[in-house]
Parts: sequence; structure tokens; C-alpha cells
Amino acid sequence: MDNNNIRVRFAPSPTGPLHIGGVRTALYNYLFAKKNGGKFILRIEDTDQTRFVPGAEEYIIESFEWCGIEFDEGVGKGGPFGPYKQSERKEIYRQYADALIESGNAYYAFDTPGELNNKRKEYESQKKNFSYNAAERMNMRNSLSLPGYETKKLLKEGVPYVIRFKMPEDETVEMNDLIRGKVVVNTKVLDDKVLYKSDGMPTYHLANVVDDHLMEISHVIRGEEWLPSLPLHVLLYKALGWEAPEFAHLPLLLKPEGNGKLSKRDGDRLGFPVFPLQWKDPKTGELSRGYREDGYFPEAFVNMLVLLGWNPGDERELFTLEELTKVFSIERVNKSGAKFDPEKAKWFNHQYLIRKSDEELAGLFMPVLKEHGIEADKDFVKTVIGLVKERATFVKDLWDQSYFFFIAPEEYDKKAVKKRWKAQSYDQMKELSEILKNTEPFTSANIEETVKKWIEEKEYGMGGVMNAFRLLIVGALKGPHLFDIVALIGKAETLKRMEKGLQTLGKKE
RNA sequence: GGUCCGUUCGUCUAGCCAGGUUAGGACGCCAGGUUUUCAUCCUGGUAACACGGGUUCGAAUCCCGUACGGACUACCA
Repeated sequence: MDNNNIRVRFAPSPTGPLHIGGVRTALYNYLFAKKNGGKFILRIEDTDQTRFVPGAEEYIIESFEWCGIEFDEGVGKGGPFGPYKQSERKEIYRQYADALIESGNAYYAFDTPGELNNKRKEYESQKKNFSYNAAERMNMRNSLSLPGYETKKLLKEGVPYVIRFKMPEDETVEMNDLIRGKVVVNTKVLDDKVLYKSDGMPTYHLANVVDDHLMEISHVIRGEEWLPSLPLHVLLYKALGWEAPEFAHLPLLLKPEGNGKLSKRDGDRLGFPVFPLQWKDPKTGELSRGYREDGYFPEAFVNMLVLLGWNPGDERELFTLEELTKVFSIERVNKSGAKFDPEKAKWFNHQYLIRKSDEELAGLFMPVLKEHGIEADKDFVKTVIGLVKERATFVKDLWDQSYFFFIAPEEYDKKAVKKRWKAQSYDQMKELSEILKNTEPFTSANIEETVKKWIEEKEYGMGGVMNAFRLLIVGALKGPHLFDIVALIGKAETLKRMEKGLQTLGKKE
């Protein structure tokens, strides 16, 4: 295959926020293009005007910007094969629909939606399925069943019509899928799909074939839900006299529990985002959470997503986008659907968080501190982060892990007090604060040495002293190495906290 | 209902195409260790070839069937 001619596209419909399954499809397309030195195109498939949702297109573009996935051509980017929005290509499709009629591969159909509906109901009541196919088409109102003059008359009168594909009656269609291998279907079970709607717009089937051909798409990589219409598309290429691209149908993303396609509802129910970015429904005002707003790093999000249906073949799990463009291959994409695991998504974020520099994290954490009303020195914040970042999954977790570096305890964890504030604690802490007062330099190592020596000399229990001490400084039995904490907050603050704690907790009888 | 696709630990998966592995890794979970606490971390453990036939000396791997699951079955994409 000539790599210079590799061209793939992601072709979403602007009907709402982009689902993570869609993001994954786009990601695989992108990686395939980059790996093979090809081009990645964004095409907007807005042929259904009734389903248009304002803001959806912008949402899609913003989502990919956040992920770091870049298009080479397409909506918002331009390129030599534009326009890239199907509503702006309206005139193009008509001529191909006409050509199909001309060649006898398509025909006009005048059945109204109501008639079709009745027909379906009628069949349903007999427990049969209506299919607009070779067996039925002559019983319907179309240019095949009607005499020529009648069709002409109807057309001239402006009676609404659609253009349907004339599915061959009994033909075996052999197709190849890059992921699944050979797929064979007989046209007997297929129907005469509408290619061109009465509103003058093509359906997906016609538009995607025409555009993929005109845009010189070499590989169509899309969701598994399209597999059933692959025979139609292959036949369409053939009828139009075009060479079909290669196809790859990706497995679905499934719900974490039970079965079925992952949907927005699952996210709400199980408490994780299904969308890359937060989305506010323009009609209902309903808010759906997004990975970005939930605190995920785009790198972690992409990394988590790429491994849902693909793996490198070795045991590596952490990849940058850049690395992925080198190791990705369509052959290693799985056949079966993957259940989404929110726990593993968190693990990925943790991995990325601990790998970030204290400097970068400090930059991200400063605004969080500000929200809590804290103005802190950046170097101080950096040091704090170095001590606690291992314990966090998200930047916002850093607060829970470090607030005691910034504010003195207002109250003391009741359980901890009960467990660790013993009869001797008051006197011991009083004694300790005297020792600390004279400890110089007030560094973690030096304080540790001094305090440990004192404990040994007095034969106090290490656990008892340290836990009581921690209680006074932190307010709870948690946090990093205690001597690091006191050294960082400084002698004055340490003594202040101890004094206040002694006052509040008092001497236990 | 019909058509197509799929099925390895709870989850993501390696292994399957070119039959011979104690069926490997990761997340989770459990236990132990480290620690002044919590968390991290380290070590260990738990746990899977959907089922039934066939081919073969030998099947997770090849073939057939069954079951289960999913997608599709619109003038939606």
C-alpha cells in the first residue's frame, strides 16, 4: 500500500455531545493515519436537519483539541477536498443518485411515510416483518411498479418521492473487514434502502459512499454498528463504478455492569463521565459531566481509552499520544466489545499525576488553593506537593492530602482523640514543645533525631508520642512523615498548634 | 423474528492465524511486610479458556453444533 495515499476520516453527526466510544473511534483513525504517514479528516455528517443540535459541532472540535488529537483536513481546518460539511455538499449527491437511477441501480419511490407505516403494522400483526425488497417492491408505489408515464406524471406534479437502491435479488456479497476477516452476506436478506430523502438530502448510505470516494478515503474505520450496512455500501461502490476503500469495524464500548452499549444513563447511574467534556443540553438545560471537568488529564483519558479494544502485544500500559502513533496497528484491535471500567480510568490518572513535576502540579494546584481562600508561596506549594502527590488521583485530591500544611486544625478527629490522646499525652506534649522550642536547626532530620533521642531517654512509647503529636499538628491521624510537616510549617507555627491543641484537648484524667 | 458480529480471571487483556505454556500481565479484591498515622510502596495470594461434539498422540488454539451476549433491522446516523 502506498502510504502517501492513506486517508481516513472521522465523520460524526452533530446531534449532541460526543460519546467516548466516538472519541475512541476517532483516536484509532488518528493513530492509524499517523502511524502510516497518512491524513486524518473531520467530516460533519449533518444530513438529518431534524436532529441538528446547536453547539454540538463546536463541542466535537473542542473535545479533540482537549485530547490532543489533530485533524489534517476538515471542518474548522479546511483542505483541498472541501467543503467537509455534508449540508454544504447537498448538490453533489443528487447527480450520483441520478446516475444510479440511470444505470438501473436505483428507482423513485412514492410511498408516503404513512403508507409505509401501515404496511409495517399490517405485517407485524401477522408476526411478519415488512421489508422493502425484491419480493415486495412491485407491490409498492414506485417507478418499477408504475408505468413510465405515471412516474413521469408524478414527478412533474411534484409529488414527494425518495430514491431507493435496487438491491439485487439473490447475490452473494463477499466483503473483507480488517478486524474480522471475510464477511459474506446474501442480498436476499437485504432491503431497498433509501438513498435520497424527499427533503432533497441524501441518507447516510449515499452520502458516506460519495464523500469517501470524492475525498479519496483509503480506509473506513468506524463502529461495529455499521457492519450490517457494509454490503449495501460495497454494492453502492460497485454500482457507481468505484473502487471501495478498506473497511475496519471497531468493537463496541459496553456498560461496566451487565451488557449492552455504554450510554449516557450508565454514567449518571454509576457515577462516571461518558463524555470527554461537560455538556449542557441546550433544550433541557440538563448537565452531563465530562472527563475534563472531573479532573482527568487528557493524556490519561486518551491512554485509558486506547487500551479499550487495542493492546500493543507486550505488557506496557502507559503511552503518550506520540508513542501511540508509532506502535498502533489495526491488526491488534480486538473483535469483542470492551466493558468500560471506571476504576482503571482513575488508576491511569493517578499514574499520570505522579509522573508530573511538582512544578507543573503546583501550577495546577494554586487555583484550587485559592478557591479555599489560601494564598501560598509557589515554592512552598511545590514542596508540599512533592510530599503528598503519591497519594492523589486528581489535582483536586491534593487539597484533602495537604490542607494541614496551610491551615491549623480547628478541630480534632474524635475517633483519633479517643484512641490516641491518653492520660500521659498532655504532659508529654508539653515537654515536647519545650524541646522543640530549643531545636536548631529546625529541619526534618534534626527534629527527628532530637525527638527520637528524647523518647528513648524517657522510655516513652514511640507510637503514643508520635500519634499524639500528629493529632496536635494535623488534627487527624493522617498525612506524610510528621517531621517533614513540622519542618515545613516552621517552628513558630508548630509551637502555636501544639499550644492550641493542648488547650483544646486538655489533660485527660 | 431475521441477518451479521462476538465469547480467556469480577474488569481490560496476552496467548489463537503458523495445536504441545505451571494459561502470562494490569486494574480490583484479600493477606503479609515497611511506617509514628493514613495513603503510597514492596511481596504474596485469589481468580478464566461458555458448553457439547469432532479432527489429532495432543485443542484455549483447527472444524461443526448449541447456549449466551451484542449490533442492525427508519425518508437517523
